[in-house]
Amino acid sequence: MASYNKPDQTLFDMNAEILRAMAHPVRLMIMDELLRNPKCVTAIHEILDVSQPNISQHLTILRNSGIVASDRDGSYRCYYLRRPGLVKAVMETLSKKWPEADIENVRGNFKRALSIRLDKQGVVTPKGDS
Amino acid sequence: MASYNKPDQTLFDMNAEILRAMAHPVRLMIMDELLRNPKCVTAIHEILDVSQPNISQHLTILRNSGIVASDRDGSYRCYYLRRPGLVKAVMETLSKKWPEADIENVRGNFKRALSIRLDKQGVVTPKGDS
DNA sequence: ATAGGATATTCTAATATTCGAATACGGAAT
DNA sequence: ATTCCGTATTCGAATATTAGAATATCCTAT
Repeated sequence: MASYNKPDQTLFDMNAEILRAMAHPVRLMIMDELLRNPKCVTAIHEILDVSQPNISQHLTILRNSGIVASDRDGSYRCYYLRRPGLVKAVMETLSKKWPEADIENVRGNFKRALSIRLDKQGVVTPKGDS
Repeated sequence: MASYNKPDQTLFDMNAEILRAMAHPVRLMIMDELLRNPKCVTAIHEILDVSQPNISQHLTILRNSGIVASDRDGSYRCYYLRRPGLVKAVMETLSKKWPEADIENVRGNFKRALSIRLDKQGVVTPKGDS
């Protein structure tokens, strides 16, 4: 039961939790479908080639992490994205072609990175102390 | 050994793989640090409160999924983000405050979702066929 | 070659994820 | 009440992830 706004969690923990909930091909497919419009379980089950119980399990994971919510519609239960903007942004970000880092530029930063590391433990006291 | 451009993988599989690699608080912290500048393992180890072997393991995961790469710098090995833009975008997307879906609007789409589902299996033939 | 620091690997135990199978639940209509 | 349909839960086995401990490797300087 991981809700998505535990107040005492670090930002990294919370974000990791959301990412983990998203990090499955079937769940990505479900989110992709829900991005178009809300759907009941059977509709999702028919569109994707995944068993109904399995769909239900994945929906539970998405629900527990706050990504989807559901509402009754007669005898159906319709699922929808709670924050469609977030899901859309993540999926578009992933699909976008991102340029590789400029190796030369990166290499130029190595010394700085290294000095930062050395700064942290001081430059002196190579072995014996005092 | 999952490289990040297997040609016969679906987009969902590939994206899920990247998300899974990112979906850990320590790895998010590592990426956050590398976003500032490249760093060697020891620097990361000192900044985060995580054992060196564990840092190394997480770096291996990030490397295998194509998120980071490394280069020697003397006896150090400096890690850097291969596509900093991707990492930055994902992290900013996660941290942003996204509005909740408008429930009323969503509810209005339920019928459409349902009719789409019904369209798929036809309206006739309730039980016996032909 | 030896030593020492930086990084990687291996092993292991604990824990978590995944999925199929079977089943249970819940509402609507007969 | 029973049946049917849509959905959820439970169980179990296979597999994967995680982190610590111990150890190995690699580079550099002596």
